[in-house]
Amino acid sequence: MSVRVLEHPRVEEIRLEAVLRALADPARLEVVCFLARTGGEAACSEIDLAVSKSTGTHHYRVLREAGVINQVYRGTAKMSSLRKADLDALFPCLLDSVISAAAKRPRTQRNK
Amino acid sequence: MSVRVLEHPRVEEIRLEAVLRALADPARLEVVCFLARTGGEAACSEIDLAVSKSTGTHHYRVLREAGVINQVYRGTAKMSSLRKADLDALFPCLLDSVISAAAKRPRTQRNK
DNA sequence: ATCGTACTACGACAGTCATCGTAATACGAC
DNA sequence: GTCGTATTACGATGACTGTCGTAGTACGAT
Repeated sequence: MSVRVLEHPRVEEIRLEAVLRALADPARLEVVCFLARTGGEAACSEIDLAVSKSTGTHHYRVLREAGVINQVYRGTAKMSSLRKADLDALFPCLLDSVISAAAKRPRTQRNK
Repeated sequence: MSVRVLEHPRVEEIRLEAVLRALADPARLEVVCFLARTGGEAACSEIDLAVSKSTGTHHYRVLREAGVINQVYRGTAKMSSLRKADLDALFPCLLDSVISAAAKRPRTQRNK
């Protein structure tokens, strides 16, 4: 591998089903909530998921390919951030409602 | 089969991931939009999905088990309706944003 | 150039999912 | 009871998903 450019869907390519599907997983929801909380970028390694590294990579890719997050390489780190503006434009209120619902629910519901 | 009672999750058993997952399918989204549009109940046969009957049954069950719709038998018909109040209470604004997003997007995006 | 950290690619695996056809059940009308 | 409509149960199938370990690449620091 030598390509250090990550493919992202253009705004008009983002599909509602794909976004919902991407959000319908505890690990991915955790990533989204983390990014929403901190507001900016985060390296994959900052967010510790309850899964292996390779599984983590998989989840980040699903989020990116659905158009939920943006990812760029910065040195050895891969920084992720929410595509909040894009999502809000396409699906007003969706992201906020999912995030606040996820944040509010009891910890007992946080795992699959 | 002689049981004519359908199991539904109680409000407190409804889980965000399950709801998102249930909504992340074109056929099921179509059912939800139809029910939202008409406001009340509808028989399975009123909503024609682009899938076979048995697949339709499967999708209705997924929606019901996720807590998105309510189903009751009325004669030979099985009437479905949105659990809008329950969902709004749990995840404010979520359902509305999904429905309006689904309704607004171009027809070219309506199929998987 | 070597090392360590961060991340990925690949292949494997078990589990779930969407799909269907066929056969069967439930109920109302006759 | 018989018929027709509405829906389901069952089993099969192919595709996708989440999971992982191993081996590898990319990059910054030394």
